[in-house]
Amino acid sequence: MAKLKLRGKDLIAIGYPQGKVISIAIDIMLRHYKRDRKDKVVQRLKTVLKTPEKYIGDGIMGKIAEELMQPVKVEAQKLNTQRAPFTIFGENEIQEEAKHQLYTALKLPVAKAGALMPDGHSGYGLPIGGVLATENAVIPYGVGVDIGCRMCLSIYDINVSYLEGHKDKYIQMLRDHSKFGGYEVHKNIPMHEIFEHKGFSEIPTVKKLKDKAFKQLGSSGGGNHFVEFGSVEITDPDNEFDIPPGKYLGILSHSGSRGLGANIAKHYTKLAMKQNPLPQEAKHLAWLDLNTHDGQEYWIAMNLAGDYASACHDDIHRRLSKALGSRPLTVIENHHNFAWKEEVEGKEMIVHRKGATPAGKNVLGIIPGSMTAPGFIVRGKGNEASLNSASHGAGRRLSRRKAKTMLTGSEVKKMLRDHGVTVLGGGLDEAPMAYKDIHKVMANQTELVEVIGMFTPKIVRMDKN
DNA sequence: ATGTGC
Repeated sequence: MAKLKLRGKDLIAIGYPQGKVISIAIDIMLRHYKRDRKDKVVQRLKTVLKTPEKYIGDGIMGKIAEELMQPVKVEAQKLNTQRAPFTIFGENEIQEEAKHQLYTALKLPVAKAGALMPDGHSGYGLPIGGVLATENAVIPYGVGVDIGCRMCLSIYDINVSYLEGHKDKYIQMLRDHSKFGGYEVHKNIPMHEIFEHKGFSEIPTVKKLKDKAFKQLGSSGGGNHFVEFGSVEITDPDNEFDIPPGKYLGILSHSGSRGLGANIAKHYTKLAMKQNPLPQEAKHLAWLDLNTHDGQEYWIAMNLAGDYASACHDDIHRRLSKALGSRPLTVIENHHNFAWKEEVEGKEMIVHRKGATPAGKNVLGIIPGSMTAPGFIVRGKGNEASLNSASHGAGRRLSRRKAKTMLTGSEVKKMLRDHGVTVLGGGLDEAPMAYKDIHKVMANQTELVEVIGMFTPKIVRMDKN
């Protein structure tokens, strides 16, 4: 009988990865099966390749299996030495660390342009307030962990004095219709078109999260998420809502895609870091090529998480509207942790905004201040240097840890009392003093947005510390 | 941000 002739190209032909596993496999097969028919040997190798985990510990095939299960070593990509063009707004108010995080991102081979908003501060990967345009690549941590996190404001034709006069009633409404960090807001599985989204049926990773998404619909998260009643003042007589200037009752909410988005972010950033390793300082900025299967999948999953975040706000506002017995005059909503396909300098790019509000020409948005400072309803000016963006809030002045050690409960209580604000839940890390002066931040972005109105919080509900 | 930990 003829001796087995097994070559590297035979293994590559059935899908073996280039590398030392090929010589190891040939060596083992020749040693143990040199009198067998080639097609039978190849079939054995195929089976091991398909399910190597079943052959771990096998006397003959174990070593091949082990080698197949070793992570493939991919050479780390180099960063460019030159930074892509960028603009920083309100530079004097931004800590160096956040700027350096942007500089690192601007050296990615896929980076084409960037910007940093005046509320910028350091984050994980791209800084908070960071905007980055890339070509045909999406960076999961350029979007952030809380995919699709957003603001939503409903404006009601209800006199704000009514809120002052019936405070307990409004407090109870927030207690009944907002849920923080929680599960099962609804007794039965909620009906919402979001659950028809193809991502839930087509992407295995997302499919596994559907039950969690059901249970968390209409809930808010922790940290800086909130649902609040407040006073809206419309100042622009030419506003697009046809609302006469004046004061109105408003409900403002801030939250994102809960466990669904967090798990999507975690899964795809892990994939990106494995497939596209980067030098240490940039490793969290690993991207997925949009022409790959995983890149396409992330794009669908990210959009689903964004729609889910929107559905959560919709659910909260709908229940509160019902409790109020009123319909909103208008609803304004914008997300600030996302990636969009947008035209930059005449070319389609992937624009990541991580804690930055879209501010294209005439695009509406909400920029909150703090519990004791107003937030602003804004209209974008379409500033190109900002990549059509603006800040997403006042930005942190104190890190969570610093706020907890430097601030005291009594001074925070006093400040809230002085401003006539009631807060349910929350901790020192969300105290007004932990945030920058929103007026200064707004002054640093007059080229980016114009103000249509303001929102002043009156009753705020947050997660229990 | 996260039923919160490589």
